[in-house]
Amino acid sequence: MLRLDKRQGVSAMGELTQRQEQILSIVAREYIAMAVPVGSKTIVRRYGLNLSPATVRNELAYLEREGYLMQTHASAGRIPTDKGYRYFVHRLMQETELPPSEQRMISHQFHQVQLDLEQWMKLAAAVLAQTARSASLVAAPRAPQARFRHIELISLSDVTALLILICQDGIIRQQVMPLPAPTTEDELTQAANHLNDLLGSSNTAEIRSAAVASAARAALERHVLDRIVELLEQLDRRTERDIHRDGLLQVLRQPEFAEVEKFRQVVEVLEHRSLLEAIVAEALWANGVQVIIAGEGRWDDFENYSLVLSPYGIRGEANGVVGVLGPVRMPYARAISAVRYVSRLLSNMVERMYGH
Amino acid sequence: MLRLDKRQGVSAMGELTQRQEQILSIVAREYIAMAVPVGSKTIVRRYGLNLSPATVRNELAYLEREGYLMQTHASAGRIPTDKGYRYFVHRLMQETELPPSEQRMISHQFHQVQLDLEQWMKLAAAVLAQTARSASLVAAPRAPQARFRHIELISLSDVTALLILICQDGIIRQQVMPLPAPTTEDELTQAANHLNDLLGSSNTAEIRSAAVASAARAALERHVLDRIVELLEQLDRRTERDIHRDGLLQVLRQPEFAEVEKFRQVVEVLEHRSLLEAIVAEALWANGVQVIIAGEGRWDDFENYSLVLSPYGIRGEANGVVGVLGPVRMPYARAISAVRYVSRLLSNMVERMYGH
DNA sequence: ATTAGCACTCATGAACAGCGAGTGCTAAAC
DNA sequence: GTTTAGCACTCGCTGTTCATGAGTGCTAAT
Repeated sequence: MLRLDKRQGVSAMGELTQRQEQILSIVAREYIAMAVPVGSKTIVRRYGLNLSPATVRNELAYLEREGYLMQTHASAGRIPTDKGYRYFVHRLMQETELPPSEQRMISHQFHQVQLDLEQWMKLAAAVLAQTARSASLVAAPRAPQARFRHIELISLSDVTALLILICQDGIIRQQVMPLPAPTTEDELTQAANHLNDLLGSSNTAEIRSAAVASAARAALERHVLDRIVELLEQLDRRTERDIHRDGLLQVLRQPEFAEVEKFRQVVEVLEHRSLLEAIVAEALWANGVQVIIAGEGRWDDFENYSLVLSPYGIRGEANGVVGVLGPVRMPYARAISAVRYVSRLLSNMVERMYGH
Repeated sequence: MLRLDKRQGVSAMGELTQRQEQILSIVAREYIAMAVPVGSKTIVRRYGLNLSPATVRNELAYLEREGYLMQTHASAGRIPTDKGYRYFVHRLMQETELPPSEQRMISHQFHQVQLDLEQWMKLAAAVLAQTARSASLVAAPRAPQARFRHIELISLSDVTALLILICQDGIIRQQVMPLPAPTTEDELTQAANHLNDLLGSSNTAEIRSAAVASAARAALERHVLDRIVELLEQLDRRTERDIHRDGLLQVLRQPEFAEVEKFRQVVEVLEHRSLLEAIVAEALWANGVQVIIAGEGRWDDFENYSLVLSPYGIRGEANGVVGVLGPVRMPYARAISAVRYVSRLLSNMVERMYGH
């Protein structure tokens, strides 16, 4: 459908008049808040426009022809289309920071918790769910390639030990390891010390290089080394990362999920690890907060949902993603500011942990 | 209501005749499988009883008077009451082991995964959800009191270090720690070694005892020691344990959750940490598999659900709980055998990890 | 003690009517 | 040319009625 005329108040090619923008904005905000299609009367009454409902109706009809609004049925009010939401979010909505009081509250909660990555992630998920009133997800920070930092060998019996591998990015793996021969605690400690000195902060390839391998003296050390390589490779291979989720109940409260079928879909999406991982992988490379409305045409599975995502951490060294997922009718302003704030907090945390 | 007469076939005081037991058992099994109230005709047709529907109706009426069955409405078939389920589960249902083929499959999955606690728990939750077709929960094994096993100090900068505390029961805590003064990596290693020697496998009280504290030589060591005590106390204080959940979708598939409201309740229960912790705390002391049907009158929040729980691990040293949660109309036979089998697997794992 | 027969109950689903919110269009007013 | 009052129209929602059928309890016969 073509634009029919050049009318006054149009700010640029292919756009809407100021009044149309105002009305679109009202419809979006009202519908986001109330979840009920909004009609011409509501618009003039509740927002004190100096216009008659009839005029508003004409504008609504225009916005509908242009694809910004739609009706659920012929005699209902209007609701935004995906295109309408996008116009609203990207051009009409003024981005705000979280109110200072809320910022203080959140920051306070984070400072009360010990500097433990797991706990921060859980807290971040909880805070986001609460603040944005949506489901939240927090993907753990991870280096693109695993790097050795430290191992620890603890004797369990004379033929088994607990191997603890700590990677540069803070990932810890613990594993019970059978030993090739009876071994004392001292021997274990010695082997661990030697390997720690030897391996510095190498990645898989470096460790595997013949030079390093040959320097491992005893059978025990070679055995442990094999195990380390195995673990690191496993870490490199896996595309998944730990993703913490929260706020399922928040989503369930939204009226769009009044039918079980709809709700089952959300649970399915949130439990579908590889799907989340794919979207996280993409969000990792964004600059700042990214809003994906109704899947943006590329993510079929998110057709009925919107995502607000932001990377955090140190790019290339240890970065992760935080975000929220909700229905397309989502409180974007709130969600965006919450996600931005929390991602900043987590970045600080990661920097303090690996920084300099 | 009183028992009216002594009839033939009663096996003991206050019980049902064999035929009544048979009918109760049929109703329970049929309703569990089909989720539809079962009537007299179905009973004789589908189970080939040598009786007329009218006779069965008399027995059904008797079972209803005695509180084992109920009707959803006057012209519907019967469904078991909570009392009926309890009688069925405890006295009529023969307990079976999981079929060997399924056992092999599960065991195989567990052996494919590295001996990592986290991963075993996740897998256990997934397997239970799958096998019992319910929601599952797996509470991490934990010692009743935290015991020091090992610390590790890794230099991050000259004034911050990463403190890694490993407890006797395998819990690992990592934490960024500011240092009182600039410190070299060697000094950190030395302090860690000394503390490791010093602390053996003491609990909080022992570490705190003046004798030990005074033996900490440098300011650095005292500083670290304070931090360790703090962490251990935190571990002792907390009543919660990590609880892995899975199988939300399985539950959602059950017809009892066709209304969102019902479903919202399940999510609420499953997200209500302290509630789960309370029930886990109790299940910890049970012997073998425990079945809680409709909350057993003591757990109001589980009025509409049944739980099948079993402790695992080594009592008093490191024990946890596995189980499933589903509607009262739950495939108990399947659930019980699955929970029993998985708890045995996890016990093996824990024993191998801390055993001897 | 069992069963055939029958009247009775009640959930379910379809068909239908009335209502009300909201629209589009036309013609008049600014 | 833009705005607005007026009005006919649409359609989802709610409540009512009615027929259907599964399943029961009771009584009288076996």
